[in-house]
Amino acid sequence: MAGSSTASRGAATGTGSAGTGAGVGTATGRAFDVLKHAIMHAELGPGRQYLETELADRLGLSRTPIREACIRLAADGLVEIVPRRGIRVVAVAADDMAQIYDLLATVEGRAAALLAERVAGAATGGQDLPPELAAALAELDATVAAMAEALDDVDLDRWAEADARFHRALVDGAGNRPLADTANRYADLVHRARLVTLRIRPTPTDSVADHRELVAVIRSGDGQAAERSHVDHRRRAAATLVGILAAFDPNGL
Amino acid sequence: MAGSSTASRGAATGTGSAGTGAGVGTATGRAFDVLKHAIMHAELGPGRQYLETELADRLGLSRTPIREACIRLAADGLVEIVPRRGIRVVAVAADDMAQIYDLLATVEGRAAALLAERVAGAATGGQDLPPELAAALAELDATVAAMAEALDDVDLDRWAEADARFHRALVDGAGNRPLADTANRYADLVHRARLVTLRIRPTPTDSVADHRELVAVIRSGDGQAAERSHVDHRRRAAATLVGILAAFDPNGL
DNA sequence: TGGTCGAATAATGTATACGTTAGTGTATTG
DNA sequence: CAATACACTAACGTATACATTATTCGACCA
Repeated sequence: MAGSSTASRGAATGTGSAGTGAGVGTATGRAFDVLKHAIMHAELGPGRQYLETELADRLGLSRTPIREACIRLAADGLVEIVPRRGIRVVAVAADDMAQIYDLLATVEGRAAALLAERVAGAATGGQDLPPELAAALAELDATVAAMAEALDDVDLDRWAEADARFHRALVDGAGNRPLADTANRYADLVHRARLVTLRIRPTPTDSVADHRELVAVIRSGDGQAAERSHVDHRRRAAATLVGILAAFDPNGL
Repeated sequence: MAGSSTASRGAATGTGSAGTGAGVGTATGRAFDVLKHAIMHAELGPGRQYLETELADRLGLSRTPIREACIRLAADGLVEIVPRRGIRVVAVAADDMAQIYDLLATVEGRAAALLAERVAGAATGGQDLPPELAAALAELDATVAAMAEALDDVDLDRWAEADARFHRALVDGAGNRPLADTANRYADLVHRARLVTLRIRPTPTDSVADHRELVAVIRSGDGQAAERSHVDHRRRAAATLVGILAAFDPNGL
């Protein structure tokens, strides 16, 4: 998602959607970060419910910052606030993840197209790309390299991190903030799902090739091709992932 | 956007994204609705800033529900909370609207494809469509008819309302909640922008034909065609709209 | 005369207190 | 024995009080 802490930043604020962003000094911000982290690492079980007082005690805060943090978490779709039953950590079913994957494929596909078009547009004019664009492409290269390296080391966590960075670089590079916000909003849920799929289908070996190819197509400036390429890959991968998730936990993640 | 009131519902809650939804009984919910309405109707000027106390006094409430409502408004991107300066109503520049239009074209295009595929899938199996699908198609028909009728009466407001209903029916009918939430999240900003464009380019006469055609293609079950059709129309319309917006207010809406 | 340091001010962030209400458990009755 | 009604508990929603801190205004110094 977008905002990070200060109980301030809206979905469309900030560079895109930092993980820990600014405003860390405030209790609401800390509560948000801590709770989110806990949800991500399944320290707060999916489907479980926690009373405001309970969370407040656990974090050593009063209910106020807890409430505010939870409103933001709810806006990000991570929890649901049920008036008398407490804060419920949303359980994401395999079906939900399938829908999210579909949306992300679409959105990221458009991002790829936009990025490619920006590259093409810049290439037409002068010789050298604007620094912003060059940086985006460099980041894509770097993350692909990191993914390959992590796979060599059989370090799945590092691979996952690099993959996440790749996708963020992609959507941030498109130059469309709402689009980036949308993609990043669901990145957390995807990350949580990856915790499961990662261990079961260990080596997404061809994904490196896919990513590398996408970067090449983007560089070529062919927006349509970039979009097709990415959407195809993502949808294919999604089918596999959803299958794994459904098998792993029919109840929801 | 999604949520509606209770200070509870997250982005992914509720039927899709009601305007006034449930939980109206709570002060936070009322504050949210009132403030949102005020923002939409430009009673709270874009770019203007309002202190929490100010808004609290204006609504006859304490700061608490105001804060909570504002956090939700911020999550929806309608306001920005600046620590010492107050609640700033976001000013949407023409560029921003261009980006939003682009995102919406993409997302709604996918929705059209999904809906068409659902129709195709249902047609293959039995004879009659599932009631949910039939209702969605009926709603699309109804809204197109309403648009045409409103245009005949030269009632722009009614046309705008019907158009909004059409797009909601479209994304809600795709059967992908995150996708619908994403589209609906930006519907408000689009609506606000329409207030401007509507008066300047009075009769979007061919838009009715566009919409009607889209529904026909969806009925035919051709997902790819539906997506192409919708994306084309939206992107074309977006160019016009953005031009108008830029001319109307270079500072932002 | 301009700039910087400092103190007053005011708005926020957080805690807490209070009223309302929903949920629960028990007792009573059919 | 089951169902319903009532009372009790406790969690939430809201208001308010307090502490913290940024901002602003003014005075003093260079």
